[in-house]
Amino acid sequence: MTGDQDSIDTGGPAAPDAGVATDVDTDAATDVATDTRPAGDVPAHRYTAELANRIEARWQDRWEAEGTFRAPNPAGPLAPADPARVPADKMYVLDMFPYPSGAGLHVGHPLGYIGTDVLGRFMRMTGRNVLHTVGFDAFGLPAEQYAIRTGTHPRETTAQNVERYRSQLRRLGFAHDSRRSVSTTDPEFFRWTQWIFLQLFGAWYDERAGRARPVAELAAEYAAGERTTPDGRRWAELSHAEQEAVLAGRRLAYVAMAPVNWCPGLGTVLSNEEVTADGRSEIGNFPVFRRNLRQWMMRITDYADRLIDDLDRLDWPESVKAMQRNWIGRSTGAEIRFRVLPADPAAGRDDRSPVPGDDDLPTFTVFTTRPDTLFGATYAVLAPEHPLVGDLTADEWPAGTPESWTGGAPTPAEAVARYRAAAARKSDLERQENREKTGVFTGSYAVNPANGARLPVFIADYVLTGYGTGAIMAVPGQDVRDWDFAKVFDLPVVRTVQPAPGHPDDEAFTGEGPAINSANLELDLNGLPVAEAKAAMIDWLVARGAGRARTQYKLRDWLFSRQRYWGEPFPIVYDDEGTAIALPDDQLPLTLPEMVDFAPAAADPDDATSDPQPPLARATEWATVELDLGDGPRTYRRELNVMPQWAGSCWYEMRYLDPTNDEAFCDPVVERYWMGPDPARPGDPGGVDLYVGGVEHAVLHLLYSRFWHKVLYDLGHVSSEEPFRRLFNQGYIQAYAYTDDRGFYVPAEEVTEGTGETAGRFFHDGQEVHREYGKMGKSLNNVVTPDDMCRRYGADTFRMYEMGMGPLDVSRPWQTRDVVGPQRYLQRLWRIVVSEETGETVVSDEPADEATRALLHRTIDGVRTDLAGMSYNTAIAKLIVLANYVTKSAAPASREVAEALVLMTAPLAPHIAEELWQRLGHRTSLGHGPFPEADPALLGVAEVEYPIQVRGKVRARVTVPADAPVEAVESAALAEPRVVELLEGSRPRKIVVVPGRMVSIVP
RNA sequence: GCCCCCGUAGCCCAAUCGGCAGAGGCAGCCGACUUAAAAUCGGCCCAGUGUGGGUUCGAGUCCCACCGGGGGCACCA
Repeated sequence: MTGDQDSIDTGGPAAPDAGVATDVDTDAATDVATDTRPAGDVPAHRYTAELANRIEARWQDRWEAEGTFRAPNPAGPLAPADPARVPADKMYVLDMFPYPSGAGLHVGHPLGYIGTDVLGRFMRMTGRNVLHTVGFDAFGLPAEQYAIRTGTHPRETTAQNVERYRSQLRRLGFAHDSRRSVSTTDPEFFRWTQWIFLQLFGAWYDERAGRARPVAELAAEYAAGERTTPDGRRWAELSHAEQEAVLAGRRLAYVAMAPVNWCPGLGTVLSNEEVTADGRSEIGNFPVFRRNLRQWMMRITDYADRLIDDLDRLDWPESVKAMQRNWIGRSTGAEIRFRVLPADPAAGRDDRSPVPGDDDLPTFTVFTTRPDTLFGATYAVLAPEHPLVGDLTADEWPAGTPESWTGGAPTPAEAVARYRAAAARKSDLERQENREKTGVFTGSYAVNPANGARLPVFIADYVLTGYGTGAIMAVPGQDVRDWDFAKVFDLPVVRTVQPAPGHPDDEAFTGEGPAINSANLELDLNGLPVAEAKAAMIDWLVARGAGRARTQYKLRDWLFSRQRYWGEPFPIVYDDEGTAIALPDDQLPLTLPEMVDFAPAAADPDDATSDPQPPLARATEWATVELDLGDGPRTYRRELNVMPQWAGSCWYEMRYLDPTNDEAFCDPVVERYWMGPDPARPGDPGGVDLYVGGVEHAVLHLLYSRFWHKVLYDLGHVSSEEPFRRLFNQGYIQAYAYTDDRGFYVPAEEVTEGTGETAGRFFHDGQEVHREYGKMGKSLNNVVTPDDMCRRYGADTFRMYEMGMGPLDVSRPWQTRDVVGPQRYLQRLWRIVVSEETGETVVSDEPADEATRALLHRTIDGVRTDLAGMSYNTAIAKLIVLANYVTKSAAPASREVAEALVLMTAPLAPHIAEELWQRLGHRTSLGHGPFPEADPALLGVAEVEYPIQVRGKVRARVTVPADAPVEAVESAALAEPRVVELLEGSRPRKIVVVPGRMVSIVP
């Protein structure tokens, strides 16, 4: 900034407090001054975009220089000299970790950031210690894809993208504590990601204690004989490798051969959560194939119950809770063992009642959520891939086997082989699309343990190998799928729940009702409602040794390794026996090797048979390492996979708390202060006070980070049981796009709407174009960036616009032409304080008149409530009302009103507010308040006008003193001439008086 | 198919415990300022709440059914 010859005079005669104002003058004049006068005859001191930009840059610099928004910690390097002075009343607001993509930000991205900033600023102004910052989730696929595309090292592109994001975000004036900004790619950060991984690797879930414990304690329990080993041998009899294998079977982070999602197009495996319902990768939309591969897994399934149950303690949108419950998919029921009859029908044992435990015959176990319907089981089905299918396949078709059960094959073995081959060829998508019931009979029969009935055993692909036991008892009477199958194969139906009256005869009944047809010599369920029948059946099965209660989950363990380069290396090495060993703490962080070619081995996206090849395998120097892990120096192989993108975001919120700590990921004292449970709220799990982000992470990031947090809690590293106490999903900003006659997208910003005759039609370059609505993006040629908005209107106007468009959680269309609305408000606010002609401060020191003051205090009261409740759009409306009211009176605004307006606007439009606050004579930033307080005495009104309803319609009005008793209101209403007329002398049957609201009369 | 959310003025949105449907913004129209235009300022216009029932003295709000839009899940036994 140079020269002040054309400066705006900020002080002068109108300044009320010359002493302070003079001091402020120099500063403001120097910084705000410019030699670029607005064009034309716009008043010299109008609040234009140019002026806004100067003010904004100046205050951003000043906030940074003065560390205005540094939030003190109660301990450690970020604590003040006297930690006792840290306010007890704190608030931690958090935005979902941005992913610095190469495309930069568009106006949709900052919506949530502005929302948290406004709340944080408001809370800070009312005296709270507010922690708000932003860092970068910089590892992961998109960054790596981008780096590969541009041919530069991901470290470089990531650094560039982060810088771009930082500068874009800085222009928006967030009250962030910049000292706390971290990137997941910083070695100082991922050192702790690796450390936490080792915590999971070094822990197991003790189901007796209901929490994670160190693996060393598990080994000790095995050694002491307190726990039996899987094969029953004594611990000491196991070799070292065998012991390690047993421990690996319990570790929360473990390597296992598992069916995984292999995505050749990305060259890596993916977690279930990263695969879409139609079997493609969420990133890149490549085909995904099921493959059995050796991979790192996280035993998140051990936490399924707690992850579901603790949802009840969280202040989260119900939709997100529902999605998590659904994803975890807990269902309770029973496992029931079915005995298989001998294949030779001549053995004639099918009339024998089943006696558990006395057979050499195969058995299989089914999972059912409806054990109460066991008497209605008329056949059984195994998944085609079920391991027992071979044993169950009979040598020949039993006599009388219907033709339709055989699949046209001469023997069961051939029918089964054909069916299995066909099922294997089907993709998940094909299975999904075709719901026609198919299957073949195995030639074997099983026995219904409840009534001894002979049940044909089928294989069918409507039974999934991955869920439950991969086998079901089929109860067509109570299950729609079983009903459909039974109809195709002409199987019997036995209803065991009395259908509701009017229920069609040709449909399964899945509702509630009393049990029927459900009794044997020992057990009679008839008449019992479903829940009681279930319990009684389970008791009976347990007593007979034929089953037990069981809870089943859809949730699978979390596939944690990726065959990519740009991620955290695993702090793991392998010895000669192939045992995974944790790298000692002093070896952390383990950094990535420098590589020229970091791309994954290229694979044909459709080639299901290709194999993942981690890029790190090519770093041969790095891949082996000599270490002394206690047995002298030896050579070890490094793990060549890297962690998935989610690793860093599983815990970053805690690094913000204590970003410079090199002894722990976070000081427990600091964690307890910012995130600890609130003793005043029973059942409060602790966590971030407000977490704002898009709903797209409902079952990815939000589930994973809850899991990690709970492990850290179990191991005693944190005091909070949940990472995010309150979650808020902001809506999306969408945008119109316009196509011309050729179907090409024309630049949306250049499209104009017709007027008059052509109203409602849209034109570009004189040609009519067609409007569409969708996401904002390059392909639709409708991107608007925050940088554009800042340049054209200023950040404050942009912030006001985004917050004023509607509630934060509602998606809405972007309309650049609407941005002038908030700009006019800020110009009006500016004019209330500053003369556009002279630049002088023009407020008067006269007290406000009674009516103005009453409106002011009602506004303060409403704005406080609205801001605290994140109802920014209504807060803005109230501010506009007050500003318009003040503007309309010819006299200069009273200081008490002007200052309150400035302060109340500050959370929304902080730069202009700081500027005006300074021009009003205040030396210090308003970042820490004050915030206006409403005088309760001024909130009341003297008189109330009551509408009077007769027969539900407003017929008259009556004005009475606000404190008039109900009886007085009533008699005043009845005295109204119009009411008297309508009542025609008859006495009303009923009179309802709602104090302060209205009167309703029923004649 | 199942579950969740949402339908208020030309557009974005307000409306407390069920209590007078309208706070605010945009657009439009009129006027002021201007040689003119833009910007700015002042004023005006606009719906009976997706549809049909029900409960109630009274329904945008509660209940039922349907229509439309968005999202999630989808042979999970």
